This record gives sequence, structure tokens and C-alpha cells, in this order.
Amino acid sequence: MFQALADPTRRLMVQRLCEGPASVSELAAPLAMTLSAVVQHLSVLEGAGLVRSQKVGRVRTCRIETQALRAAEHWISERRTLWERRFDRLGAYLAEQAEKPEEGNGI
Amino acid sequence: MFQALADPTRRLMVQRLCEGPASVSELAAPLAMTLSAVVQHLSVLEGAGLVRSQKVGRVRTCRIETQALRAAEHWISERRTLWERRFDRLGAYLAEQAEKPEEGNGI
DNA sequence: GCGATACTTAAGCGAATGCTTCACCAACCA
DNA sequence: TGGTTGGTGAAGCATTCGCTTAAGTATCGC
Repeated sequence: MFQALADPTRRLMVQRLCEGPASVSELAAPLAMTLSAVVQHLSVLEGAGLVRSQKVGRVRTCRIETQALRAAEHWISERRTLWERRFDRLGAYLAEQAEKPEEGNGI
Repeated sequence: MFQALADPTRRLMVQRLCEGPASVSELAAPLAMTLSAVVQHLSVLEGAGLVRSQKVGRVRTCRIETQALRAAEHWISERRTLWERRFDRLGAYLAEQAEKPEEGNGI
């Protein structure tokens, strides 16, 4: 998941797909690389569950899968808030200590 | 940023640091690798702005930087909601078309 | 001062990544 | 039917990554 988002080219592809579905060659057009390379990136994104695609005729149409994005977002936000709550508690503790400053302060 | 979070070991380190600051060796303890490897991971996390550290005496204490986590979270959520809004508009469009089904349907 | 602790730095190595080229197949269409 | 378009698959190659070993340096406790 994060592995898939780690590459700037793949993030560009995700960005593009958020503006609407696209075929493989549409996806490749703005990128300075072979169609083959784009397909390889695409398979990484699909492997990570970030993109779903289906082939009709000879053109493969890709769209993003927000469930996966949501999962990544959730992972981050959970950890961030965990830390921020801890930080708030520390703030409260320090404020409490400030009211009785006679004791030793062991942060 | 995503590059830094791409590695499972580094995610474990972030996870650990969200539960509170830690020294390099505390961070290394649960990991089956050299202290040297841990320091290298740490420098990647620091380079990405995910972790800040300061050395006092001979021990370096590390803590996470939520600003960076927030930035990553923001990147994802912006793209996700962009797509979801698009999806909602499509739903509205389809519903609208369903009310006047005599015209050709070109999704 | 002396040994132990807590890193730090550099070199090296195997494996994974990101790309290219080339050959190929399956639609589409003039 | 034959050429063009859109995509697939495998092989190869340079670079980067994750890790190790090894040889430091600086600080702490005795």
C-alpha cells in the first residue's frame, strides 16, 4: 500500500485516476516512459488494491478504489491521534505540576 | 514521505514512537537487526520529516513529528474525496437519467 | 584512567525496483 | 485483408534499498 504510493509516477497515476477513469494509454500519455513501464506501475497499484481495471475490447479501463486509500488514511490518522492525545495528556500533566511546583519535576 | 512509510520496519518504528519518545537502542530492541540498520532507517524517517531527534549525553532520543503525518493524511484524503465527490455526481446524474429513460444512455 | 555503553560512519553485498527493448497477440477499421 | 492501434510478457540492465560487518568516537560509572 504505502509501497505502491512511494513512487512519484504512481502517485501521478493515482492523481490522474481521481479525476476520472482512464485507459492505459491515456494514463501513459503525460508520462515520459514506455507503455510497458506504465503497465508495470499499474500492476503494482492493482496489487495494492488501489486501482481496479477491466478490459473491454482491446482497451483496459482503470479506476481508483477508494477503500484502499481510506485504509491508508486510517492507518496514519490512528497513529497521529494516538500521539496527539499523549501530547495533550503531557500538557495537562505539566499544567498540573505547575500548580504545585515544590516537587521534583521528572518529565 | 510515502517512501519512508513504505518499509514495514520503519512503520513499526513510527508505531513505537507514537506511544512515546524512545532512544535509538530502545527502538532497536524489538527489531531483529543491527543497531546500524536501525540508525539508517531512522535517518530516512528524519529525512522525511516524520521523526525529530536530539542527542543529550550519549543517548539520542527520538519522537515523531505529527505535522508530516498530517501532510500525508491530507494528500490521501484530498484525492479520495475528489474521487468520491465525482462518484456522487455520477450517482446523481444516473438518478436523473433514470427519471427520463427515453434518451440514449452514454456513461 | 579504564572498561562498558550508546551510538556513528564507511564499505560492501545481494535482492528488489524502475526502466527499456523486443517480440507478440487481439481488436478495430479502411 | 492488411495495417494500425492498444495492450501483454519476458529478458536484461542500471540503480537503489535494506542489511551486515568492522572500525571508529564520545560519554558514563567505577
